[in-house]
Amino acid sequence: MKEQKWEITKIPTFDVKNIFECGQCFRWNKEKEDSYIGVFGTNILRIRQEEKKIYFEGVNQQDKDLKEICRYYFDMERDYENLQKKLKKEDSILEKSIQYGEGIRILNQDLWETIISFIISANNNIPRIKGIIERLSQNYGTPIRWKHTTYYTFPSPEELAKASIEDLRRLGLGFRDKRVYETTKMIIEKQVDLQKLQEEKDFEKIRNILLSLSGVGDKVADCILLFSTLKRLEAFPVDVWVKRVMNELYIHKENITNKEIQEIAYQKFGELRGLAQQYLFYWRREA
DNA sequence: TCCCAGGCGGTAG
DNA sequence: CTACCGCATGGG
Repeated sequence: MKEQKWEITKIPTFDVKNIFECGQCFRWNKEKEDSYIGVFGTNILRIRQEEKKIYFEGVNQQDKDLKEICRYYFDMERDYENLQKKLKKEDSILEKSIQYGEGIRILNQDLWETIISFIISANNNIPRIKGIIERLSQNYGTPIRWKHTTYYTFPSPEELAKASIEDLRRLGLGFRDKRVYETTKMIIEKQVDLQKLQEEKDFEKIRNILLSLSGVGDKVADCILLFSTLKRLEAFPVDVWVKRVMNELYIHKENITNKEIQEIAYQKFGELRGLAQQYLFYWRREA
């Protein structure tokens, strides 16, 4: 157990609130004003943002360099300022949503955790999704004590495999219980090998493998591609909110198919459409 | 009481 | 290929 503390001077493309509130993650919670705490991997991290400084403080369960882990997790190598410029240039309608979501960074979240989390997200709302994932972690994850509080890691495939369908139902997963159970089994038995999936380059190939998992359809597959370490900014998840905002801004029709939305997203936003999607989703849902 | 939520799987046409 | 339906649960 290694504790670390550091700070960075605020950069224009890092906003703590927008990163954690834009709907890409489920295990970060507001602690106080401008302070968030979360669990990812075997790390506990607290982040506080003041005027010109961002303070990091946390522990890693193994003896790894938390600062280095965060560099990757927060996608710090990517130049978001430049990406924003490109998006604005391609389409000016996006501008206000980019301004609203200023400082969003797309996290590199654990692939396994992202798969299960977004299977749970199906026909569900964000507060309830967070509650379910928290209960899964408390019941099947590993406890970590830090500063007089116990936190729980997201369960590994082996840990989660201990849960029966009935156990999952009792934790409130509803009809998603069977899907989580089956997908866990498929991953443990390596019908889908996450290690190999991570190394695969071909977008459609990765996507088709994800689609073979129980509970993973088009939308969930795109969320996994975008929000996990697979990190494909060309994945464009279409949920009810994105459908709504795309129709209002670009289409103006009674019945739009997801296919049409995908086509227009490609035309308007190109290879960065996944990032555009996140600004639009956040803006439409909150503002 | 009804509607909705970061949809999916199954079935029918 | 597209169109619809059932599915658990909690909040507004």
